[in-house]
Amino acid sequence: MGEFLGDWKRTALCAEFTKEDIGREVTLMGWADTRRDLGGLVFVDLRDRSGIMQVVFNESDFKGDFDQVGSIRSEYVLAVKGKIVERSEDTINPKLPTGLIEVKVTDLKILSKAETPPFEIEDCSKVREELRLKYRYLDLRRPDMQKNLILRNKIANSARTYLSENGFLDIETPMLQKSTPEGARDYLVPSRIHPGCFYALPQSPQLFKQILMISGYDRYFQITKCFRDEDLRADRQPEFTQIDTEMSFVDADDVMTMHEGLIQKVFKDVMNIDIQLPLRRLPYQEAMDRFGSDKPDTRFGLELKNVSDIVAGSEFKVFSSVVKNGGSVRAINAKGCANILARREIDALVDFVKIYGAKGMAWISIREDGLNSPITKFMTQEEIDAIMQRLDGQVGDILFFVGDKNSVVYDSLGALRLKLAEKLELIQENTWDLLWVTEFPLFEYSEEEKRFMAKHHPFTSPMDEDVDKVLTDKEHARAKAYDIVLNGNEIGGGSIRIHSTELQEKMLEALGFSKEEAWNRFGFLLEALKYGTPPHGGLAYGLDRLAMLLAGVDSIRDVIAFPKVQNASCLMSKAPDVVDNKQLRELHIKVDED
RNA sequence: GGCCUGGUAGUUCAGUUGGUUAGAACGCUAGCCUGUCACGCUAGAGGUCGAGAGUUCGAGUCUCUUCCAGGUCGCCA
Repeated sequence: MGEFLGDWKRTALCAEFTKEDIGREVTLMGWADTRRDLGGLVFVDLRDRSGIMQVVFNESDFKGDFDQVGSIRSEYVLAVKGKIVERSEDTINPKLPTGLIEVKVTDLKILSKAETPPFEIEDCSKVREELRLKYRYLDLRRPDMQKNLILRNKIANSARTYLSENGFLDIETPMLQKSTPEGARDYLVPSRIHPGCFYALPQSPQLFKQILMISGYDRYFQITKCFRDEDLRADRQPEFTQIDTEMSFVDADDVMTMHEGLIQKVFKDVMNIDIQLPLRRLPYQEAMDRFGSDKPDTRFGLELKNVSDIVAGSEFKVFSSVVKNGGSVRAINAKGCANILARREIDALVDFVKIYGAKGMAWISIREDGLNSPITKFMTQEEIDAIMQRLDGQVGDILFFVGDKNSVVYDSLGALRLKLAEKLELIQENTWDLLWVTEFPLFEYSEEEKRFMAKHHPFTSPMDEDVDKVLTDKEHARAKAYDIVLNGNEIGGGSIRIHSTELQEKMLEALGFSKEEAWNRFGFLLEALKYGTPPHGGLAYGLDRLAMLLAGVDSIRDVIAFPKVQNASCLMSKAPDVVDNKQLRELHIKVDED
């Protein structure tokens, strides 16, 4: 059993001491990191979240039983009393911020012993994630994880300060909500009191924050958990945190301007980086046409070019037929790649775009001795010349073409563009490419549902000039929706909301809800809208993604203390798990064993 | 649900064409060591090769099934 603290009080965190403290009698507490046992002289690196302090046990100075010092092992929790001393010149450790000093220990308490940990507690661990997550409490002791969570806290604090200073009120909204049919799958919570009824955990505080606007709270924010029961990714967890905001009496520009200030402050506070404002604004259609993505990484070129008009009448039927059927043929010029990419690698890229639904990918390699291509034999010289001109084809380039319906062309070439940039190392590290993507489509056609769905959500306002298209021209109706993009990642998104019952009803009608269904599902909002609703809109950031990017890590799991693994379970606590039959009976639930 | 990658000592990995007793580094244990900081030296322990089945005289290695983890497509208003 470990010793008790008694009247010992910690003076400060391990790495908070400096040369100024030389000569002070101090008490330190922390975990035994590495120890170097020279017999009558034992060095221990004492670690806590501030860093490391070397403490020295010298048999001649130590007051207690020196065998106790010899028994110290990794991750024992120690309390030491001693004096801060200056290290002699030849024993300074330049690698440690505290390397100029050390603690000459006179008294020791072993507050807690520890099993040998299943992996070493060290920076830049290469231990497989499965094990790290099972022993998350040990993984979280590692300096890089502590750094990540501290950085995350800084972001949240910075945002909270900014929003408070700008008059936003932090107001909580319910975790137990009504399930909504649109959007992601809900996590459901059974009601004990209402047999057969379920709450849903919020996918976002959307409706409640809109109602707060109706109630006159004008500016609202909340840093809160949201839940979506969908498959996981490196940047997607079933529960994640949003910095959620909403403002009244604003249009899209006002919201974006407010948030440019926020993002500028966060970058300054957290990274000490100055962001130049205003940020670029790229209409959705332009983003898709140039980059094949609604979250473009614009740190490099490789832009898409539309060659549909050139190949519309081509003998190459693959191309001419997609154009005839309303699709397009677009291309990327991989500058200077003719000699870099072997045929085998080109074939691999052709396979790569098939992941995104492309049935194939044509290419033209421009060499000194002419064109090498599987398709030029089907094309006229005029067509080839026009393509060369459109794509600025020079000797040494390879042109990649995808012809299909637009969504496939954008997805596959957008992905190819990123793949090429990675392969060619075109992306400069430590650059921060921030921009807005605006004028999103209001609707998106769902092949699965055979109907138009809301691209953002059903409460998003159409652009003023597109209000008439809500029922008549869904494909071309644009929304007052905007995403903020950082280095090719969507870090936030928002919109101006519909603030009239009539337009909201029209919108729900456009989405295929009967009036009855609409009122059944969203009646409380439709009703509330009638009682004096200010124009309002907002934006929500994905705090996890933002933290991931600023921390420079590849997965949001590295900025979340207790994340879930790919099958949505927690390896440490073993959630989810079966429950007692008694609990199920109380909830009126029978489990189908199949 | 589909595709791809991985699973060998506590950890990270190597393991050739299927062939003797499955190796290394770090960690761990014991001993020695008063200026280490990747301490050093000496000795030692430690393996259901993810699991199951199959092929074979013989399987870590080949085949099938399955479990786990990761990436990704679908999905994620």
